[in-house]
This record gives sequence, C-alpha cells and structure tokens, in this order.
Amino acid sequence: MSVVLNFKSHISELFAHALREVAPDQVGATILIERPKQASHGDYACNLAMQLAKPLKKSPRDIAQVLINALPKSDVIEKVEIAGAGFINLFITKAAKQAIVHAVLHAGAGYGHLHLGGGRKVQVEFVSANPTGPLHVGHGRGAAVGDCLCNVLHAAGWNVTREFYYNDAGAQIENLMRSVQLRCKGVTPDDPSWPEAGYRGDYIGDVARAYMACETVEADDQRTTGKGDVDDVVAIRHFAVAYLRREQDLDLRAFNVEFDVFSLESALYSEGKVDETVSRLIASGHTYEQDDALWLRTTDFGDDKDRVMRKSDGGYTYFVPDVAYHLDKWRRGFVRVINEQGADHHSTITRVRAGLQALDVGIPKGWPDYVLHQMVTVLKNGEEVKISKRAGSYVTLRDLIDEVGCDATRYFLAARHPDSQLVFDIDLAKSKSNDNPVYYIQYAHARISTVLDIWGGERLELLQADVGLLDSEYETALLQQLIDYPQVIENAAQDLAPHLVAFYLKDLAAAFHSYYNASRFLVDDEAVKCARLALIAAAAQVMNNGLSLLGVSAPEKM
RNA sequence: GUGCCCAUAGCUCAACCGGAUAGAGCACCAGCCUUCUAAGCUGGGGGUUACAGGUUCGAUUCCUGUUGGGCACACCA
Repeated sequence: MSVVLNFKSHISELFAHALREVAPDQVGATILIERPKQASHGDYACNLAMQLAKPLKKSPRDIAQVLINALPKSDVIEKVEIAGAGFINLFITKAAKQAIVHAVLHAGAGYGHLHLGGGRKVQVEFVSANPTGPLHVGHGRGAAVGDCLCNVLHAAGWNVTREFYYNDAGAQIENLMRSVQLRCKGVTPDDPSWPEAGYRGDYIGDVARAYMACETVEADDQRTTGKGDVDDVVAIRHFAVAYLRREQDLDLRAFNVEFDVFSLESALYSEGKVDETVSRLIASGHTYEQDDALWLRTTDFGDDKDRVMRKSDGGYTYFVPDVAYHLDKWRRGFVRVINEQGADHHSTITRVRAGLQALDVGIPKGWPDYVLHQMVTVLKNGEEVKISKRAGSYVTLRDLIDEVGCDATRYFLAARHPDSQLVFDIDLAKSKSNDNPVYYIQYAHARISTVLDIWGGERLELLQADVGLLDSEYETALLQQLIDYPQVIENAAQDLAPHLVAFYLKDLAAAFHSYYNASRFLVDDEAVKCARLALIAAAAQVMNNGLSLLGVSAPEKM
C-alpha cells in the first residue's frame, strides 16, 4: 500500500476528479476538505455537494451520491457517508493512519517540512528596535513571533532571511547622544535642567561611564572605543549606538534569536539610496513643494493626507529612508517581504506602500506584507508592572528572561494571536504546575524520553514495529495528532500565525498524557511493546519538531 | 473627530478562511499513585459567541450600525 502523508490533499484530488466527471462546467468550484469536530462525522468531510446544489439545481444529497459514485478508488478510505444537509464524510482506514508512525520515524526532524514555498526567497524583518535602550517586552513579542514565523516559513519550504533594521540616524539618536553627554558631565535625570525628551534610564549612566572609561565594545563586527571626551559629539554618538547595539544583541542571543542581516538607516544615506529615492519620487511627478517643504502626494495611493518628505529645515522625515530601505529590499530580490512590527507603527504601512507605488518600479500594490502585534502588559502578583530598574519607564525583555527563563518567555509571547493584546503573567509563566502550558508540553517529551531510556533498546528496532497493533482509542487519537502536524505548519505559514503551533503542541501533549495514563508501554509482549514505543517515539519527534519552531527546548528530563 | 486592532464559560484563550452538538486550561466539585515522572489522568456543572440588523441552505466567522477596550493620527522616529 502506498503511504499517503497528506490525507487532505489526497482527498481533495479525489474530489477534483469526481467533479470533472460529474459537473465539468463546475470545475471552478473550490473543494474544501475539513476535519469535522465530531468523530462520528468521520475523519474528513467535504461540502462540495452543498456548493453545487444551486448551480446544478439538484438536492445536495443527490449530488453527494453522484459525487461519491464518481470518486476514484483509494485504499486509504474505509467508507464514505452522506450526512446532514449533504456533507460527505470520509473515514480513513486504520492501516493508513498507523502508517504515520513509520513516516515520522523515517522523516525525523524533517517531518512536517513542506514545499509550499518552493525555495522562494522571503525576507522577514522584525524587532528593528532603535539603538536607544534595552529591548522591551514589545520587542520581545516581536522577536518571539518573528523568529517563530521564520521557522514556520522555513519548514513550509521558503528560503528565509531574517533582518533587523535599525535607525541609527535622526532625532532620537541626537537625543541619545545628548543624554549620554549630560551624564558624562555629571548631570542626572532628576536635575531640573534635564531635557524633557531626554532618556532617563539607568543604562544611560552605564553608557556614559563606559565612554569616559574608554571601554571598547564590539557590535556588528566593529570595535568601538570610547574617547572619554565629553565634547566630541560624534564620538559619543558612535559609542552610544555601538554600546546599545551590543546590549540588544546580547538580549537577542539570550532569547535564542539570530539575524542574517542588519541594515542601518545611516547606510541608506551614506550610500546615496535616500537621495536616489527622492530623485525618483520627484521624477515620478507625485511630489510638490509647499511651505518650504517637499511633499509626497500619498493621497494618490490611499493615504488620508499627503506627507512631508523634506522638512523646511532640509532634513528628511522618517518615512523617506523607510521607502528607500524597502526599495532596497525589493532590489535584493525579495518578491516577498514580511514586516513584523508593533501595532503602534501601523500608520507607516500606508505611507511606505504609497511611497513604493509612487516610485513606479513595478512593486505590487500590497507589498510588503505586515504582521502587527498588539501591546503587551506585564502582570506580577496580580498587578501591572510598568517599570524596570535598568530602563526606567518600561519592562525589559531581559527582565522576563531572567525571571521566568527563555523557554517560557518565548512560549508565552508567541502563543497568542498577534492581533490580540497580550497579558504576560509572570507568576503563571514561572509556575511549575499544570496551568503552565510550557511545562505541560515539555513534561510530555521528558516522559517519553524516560520510557525510551528505561527500555534501552536501539531506535532502529522501532522501525520494524508492527504498527497494526496500535488500535486503542488513545492510540488512534495520538496517531491523528501526528497526522495533523503538517497541516498545522501549512496553516501557520499561510496565515502568518505561529501561535497555531503552540496550540497544536498542547493538543499533542494532551493526547500523549491521556495515553500515558491509560496504557503501559513497557509490557511483556515484545510486539506490542515495540509498536507502542514506536508510536511514542514518533510523538516525541513531532514534539521536538514543533518545539524547535517555537524556539523552546525539548528536555529529556525534568 | 478619523483610521487600524480587539470583544467567545467567572478568569486566560482556541475554533483549520461560511459548516454539523462552539472547544481547552485555570478556578469549583468528585475520583485515580506498592506500576514507565501525579509538573499527569478521568468524570461533573458552567455559553443568547458584547448588542441590533443584514447577506444564505447554514454566521463566532462576511457586511452595516451601536457600545466597550487598546493603538495611531507632526515639517517625531
């Protein structure tokens, strides 16, 4: 019997065939195969007959019967039923389900890898914090969601580039430099002369101390040494950015997030890309001068008002280098770009897209894609935490990692739909109890590791297992979970929704825990033992694969 | 005032792009360890999917409006 790995697409093909036969003029109909919520409705269901009822002017149940008669033979299908208003319910044979065990064990870490992306390039830009302070919780959410999204896209067959863009030019850097300079001179934020917009966190003092002590920091493949000269604003600026870039890098490393490319706003200026973009926009005819400023008519492209490009003081507004940056991405061959950002930046989307359209260089209208995550609030002892010692006005990512660990932080920040506001409950994330989903999943993995350890046999033996012995309701449920995994990857990649992986893993762990409590694995009957161990080894493999997408470890012991 | 996001069990959240009886966990109640990890499992109660309309065979899902919460609305970034 041939092994079918993706029942959904297999069944979909069967129906496509039947549709061509039964209603050749309706081949445009979308064939949707779904998993019914109720087991009595089969393993998969198709609603095609109901869709066709109107155009064919026949009752759905009649059409369903005709479709079923035209379905090609398939040895993975046990039976087909018509139910309800005209649903076609399909039942998969036990043997086909059981075969998943060997499929998983053979594929190993590759199980769940798909070819949806076809090796095409996609760039995901995320975090992109300004180098003006430690990363905060919001950046943490961006890092967790973005990194997990990259992993999911990679698993789905995309060639992923992770990119971090940092604004090392512009007003906020001047502000940073001035704040550090003041600290160098001994002025502190509680001084009345401290600028309203100045940065007040303790870390500014650290930067100042390091600069005055002529320390050397390494960041972005460069070594920068403090000059100790309080009047050299260029040196202070350079050092402060390098110092904070290094600090952010360390935070990211502690969070197990790595980037392939760092892009600098300042480079867009020094390489002439900003000027070129401005020239192109002027040439495009979408700009005009007014009040000593240069404007882009973004209203031509759906914005609610036009935007200033060049201020009356001669400087460019933020969105100009942003457009230049995205033009650069396009030219680097990224036909697909996804920007993961905090929702507080959503207003830039229209502007950037408008700017790119105005360039008229063939960039598609909706390019690039965006994933916006909503705000994070941090809770401890039932109360909102708003400050940290180091940063002052916000909770840092480092605080969370130090307090609850990398695994739990990543899990909680990635396990929610990005569109929903997130409450990060520190007490929950720290709790080593069954209300903590991270431990729940990891515990399942550790239990399997222990059982396999006690067994002590060679993994290769499991490949010989007679999986036909896996027949209980618990085993069937677990088999079904393993079968569903690739579909989860597909959905997560398509919807840019990495949280689906987190929910899936909870379900997978639940199916295993139930099985564990209901059955013994290390039984006397060699064949049964082997079959059961093969199944849980496969489950552990999928847990491993899924957890690695989340960037969460899969411990052998707990 | 305008735009974007959200609203589902007491709490935290799901629901496979419109499907069949809306699901988990926590909390509450009642059970399960001389057995491979009880950080686990089994059972129970708990819902007008914020509200009001609309679209159709069928709506938590799509459309309109209302209410409530968040975010953004600079010649800031």
